[in-house]
Amino acid sequence: MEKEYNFREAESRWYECWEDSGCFLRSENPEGKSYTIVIPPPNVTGVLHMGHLLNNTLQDVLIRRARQDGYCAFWQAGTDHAGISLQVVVEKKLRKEGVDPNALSREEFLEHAYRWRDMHGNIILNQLKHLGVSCDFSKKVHTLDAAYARTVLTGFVEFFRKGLIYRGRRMVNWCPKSQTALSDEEVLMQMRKGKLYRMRYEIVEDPGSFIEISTTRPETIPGDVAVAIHPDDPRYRHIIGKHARRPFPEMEIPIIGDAVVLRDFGTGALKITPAHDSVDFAVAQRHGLAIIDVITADGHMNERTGPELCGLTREDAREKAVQMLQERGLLLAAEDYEHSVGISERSGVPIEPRLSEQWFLRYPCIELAKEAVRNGIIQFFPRRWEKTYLHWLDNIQDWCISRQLLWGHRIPVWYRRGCERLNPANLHVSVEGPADPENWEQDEDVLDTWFSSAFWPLGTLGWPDQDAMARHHFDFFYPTATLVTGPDIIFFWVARMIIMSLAFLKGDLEQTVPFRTVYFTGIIRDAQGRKMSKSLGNSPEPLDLIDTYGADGVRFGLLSIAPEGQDVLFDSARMEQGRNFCTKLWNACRFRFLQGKLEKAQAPAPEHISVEDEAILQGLSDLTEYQESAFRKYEFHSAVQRMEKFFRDDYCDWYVEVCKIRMRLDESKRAHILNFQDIILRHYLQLLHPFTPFITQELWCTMGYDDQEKFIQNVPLQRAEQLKQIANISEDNIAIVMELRESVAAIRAHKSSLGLASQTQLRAYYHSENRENAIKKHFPILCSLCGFEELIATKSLRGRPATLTPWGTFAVDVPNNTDHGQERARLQREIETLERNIATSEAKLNDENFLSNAPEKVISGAKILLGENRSKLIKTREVLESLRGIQK
RNA sequence: GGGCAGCUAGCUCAGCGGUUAGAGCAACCGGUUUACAUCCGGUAGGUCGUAGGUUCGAAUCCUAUGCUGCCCACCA
Repeated sequence: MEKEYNFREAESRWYECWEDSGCFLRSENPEGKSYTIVIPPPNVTGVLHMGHLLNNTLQDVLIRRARQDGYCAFWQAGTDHAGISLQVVVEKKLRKEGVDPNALSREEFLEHAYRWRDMHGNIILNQLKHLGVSCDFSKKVHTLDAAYARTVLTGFVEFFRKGLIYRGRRMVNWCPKSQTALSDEEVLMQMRKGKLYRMRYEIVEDPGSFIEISTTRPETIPGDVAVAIHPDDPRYRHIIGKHARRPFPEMEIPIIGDAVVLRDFGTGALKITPAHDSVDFAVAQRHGLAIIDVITADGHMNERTGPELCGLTREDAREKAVQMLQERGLLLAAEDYEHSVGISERSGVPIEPRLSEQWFLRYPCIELAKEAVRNGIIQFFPRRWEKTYLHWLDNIQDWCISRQLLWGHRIPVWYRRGCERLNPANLHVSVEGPADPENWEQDEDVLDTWFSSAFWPLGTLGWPDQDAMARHHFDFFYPTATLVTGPDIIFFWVARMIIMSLAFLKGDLEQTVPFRTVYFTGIIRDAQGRKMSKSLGNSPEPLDLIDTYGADGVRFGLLSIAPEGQDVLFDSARMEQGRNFCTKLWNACRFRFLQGKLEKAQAPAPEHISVEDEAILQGLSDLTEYQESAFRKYEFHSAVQRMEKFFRDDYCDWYVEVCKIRMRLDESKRAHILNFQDIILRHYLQLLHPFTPFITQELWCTMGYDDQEKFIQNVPLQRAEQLKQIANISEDNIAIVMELRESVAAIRAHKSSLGLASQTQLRAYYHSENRENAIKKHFPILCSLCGFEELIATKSLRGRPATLTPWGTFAVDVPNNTDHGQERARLQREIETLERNIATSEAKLNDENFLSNAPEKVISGAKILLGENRSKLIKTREVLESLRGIQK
């Protein structure tokens, strides 16, 4: 066994071996129970970032543990075609090469896009492999695969046939940069600084009198078709029905009354621009007003705006319009104003509400989708996201699913060539397309990428093709067990997957939901709590981290700082801690390894089991039980911390140290002692395996625990109850070990406060009232761990610096010139604390109210404590008193 | 405007009605008995955001309130 663990070498070696041996392939034992996870398909345009690291570590932890627990585990791999982002990437690349993407035909552009995808599409999955992810890559699905595309198109066609998908000319969120419609979810509301302009329009019927209007968008004046005021507003009521003079292009527009107008905002009068504002659009519909579109698809003013504005960008037009108002004496004020503006999530520019012809989905199964979560058929961790989810469903609007892009699933709708598209008789909707394609032309648009991802758990398992579903064992692997994702896509993805699945599968909710549990991770932030972003440059390179700390170290570190659903403040010190822990594990195993070869693992005979063995077994069993509950509650962060604490404090620093002494004392017990160490280590490696798969696999083999099964992930994990069967654990013995540990700790602290290292060899004295036997029995261990070259029982410890332990008072023989100042101060503090606590207890026990109201258990607990503290106080005073006789 | 989190040791967090509020990191003191200095032993450090209330008892429950972050929302 090497002195140092070479994680780089071991990790690449084992990953290759796992893949070659088919370790990650789903198993299909029809007798078994399934445990399925679908990977949130990373964008083919994406590069590995910290979020992927956390997300995929968690999934890997779950799936590996599921294998250990005997499930037929299946982790579906795949990638997303990434709609708009891929198109942007390819367009950029083409421009760089001097090709104008707009000059290309659809087919030419798609050819470039497919080529780009084929070259770069698997990069991110390959990067993930460095983390140790155990997905079944042989079943990899890409959202544009032919089979998956059939899933998506079938969904569309079915919805269309049910009348849930319809085409309509409606107000949509238009992104002038990427020139496509967006769903409401793709629009981010951001506070932007701007100006609120107050201006006045002359009232046509009353020349010389004006109505004052507030607006943030004077450039849309040419699109105004009315001025609206609240019908009950006494200031304006009388002018309803009259007309205002729109300044440019000059036109008389009606003054109307509508209750949407807020009387106390601005001037209480609202200009109505139906083509560029959804509220205004609704007003126009109600009042039968014309709609004047004044902004082009790419965000410029069109010819209807008049010669001064036509051709300007929205931003330039605003300035120009303000100037024009000023020139006409119509601008009254321009106040600084901060208001929220819709921003395109992808391109970062303000979206333009725009009237256009789009495809919409009227969401089905909304009530069912709510019920599934409300009734716990789908469980959210942390639970609080339920509210967010339900609130969204309560306020859900139809989904604009068409995108004016080339890259994606083309909408499976054909129009009869040369005929009126609006006439339903001229429509063909099907997955295969019309039988006489020469007479038809297909809709130009593609589907929103999220529309296709919504089918992920269905499509990856072959739905709706019966043969494919049989091949993929749909009935066995569906529903999936756990979805691990971020709460930022709860609407984009999680809710929509639920809706699609419920809409298309028949049966009980338990069978039709896409997953039984959703675990929402937090967002990884930098040490200052800022989001990680390219522009800030605060995001570490994941592959560098893996190279520095090892995949195991990174995984362990990430898990230890990722509490359930809370944001994670990234700190590379944690990765370092993870790596150090792996080193510690290596060294501890190496120590065992150097003691001699593993004998065939055997059940230990009762007479060979020491109290320390019992105690460590109890600790391991407790740890196992804790892990079981941590996995149920998705509390990996404390699970990992407990794993480390047990190993360092209980196993290495206590148990192994005791074992060393025991082996030194009695060479004949050596084999039994080592055998027990193997029992502990073997189980511990298994318990740790989901978190740090590489090093545990490596040690599994190195230590020779692979005699039955080479791959640790396939070895059934014993439960806490089974572990306890190994030895007859007595509570008394556990208590003795506890006392021994506490005594050693107290003596070491005592020595330390005398300025002595814990291993400095000294003569020591003790006085014990009722633990003589225990001390005698553990004499060598006690002496060795405390650094006593001699330990002498005595009646009086007077004149020697002493300390209290559960086993009695211990005094060390120190040189005459030892400084006891520190020790005296320590004892003094101890006495003060005890006095304070005794006073508190006494007050409590003298309180009638406490005695009559508190439960018996609490009262007796308080009495016991008081008694203990009183006797401790007496002894501590004695110890301090004994020091008074000493000079220094 | 509505909602959801968080506020506990210098930092990151645990504890969510019952003894004297814990851990890791950082700090400080001390340590090479051959598994490990990527380590070991020890020490110090907190009126639990603020103010009220309920209770024998509150970090924990209730009511206000202050910051911090996030989500939703058609005030132009």
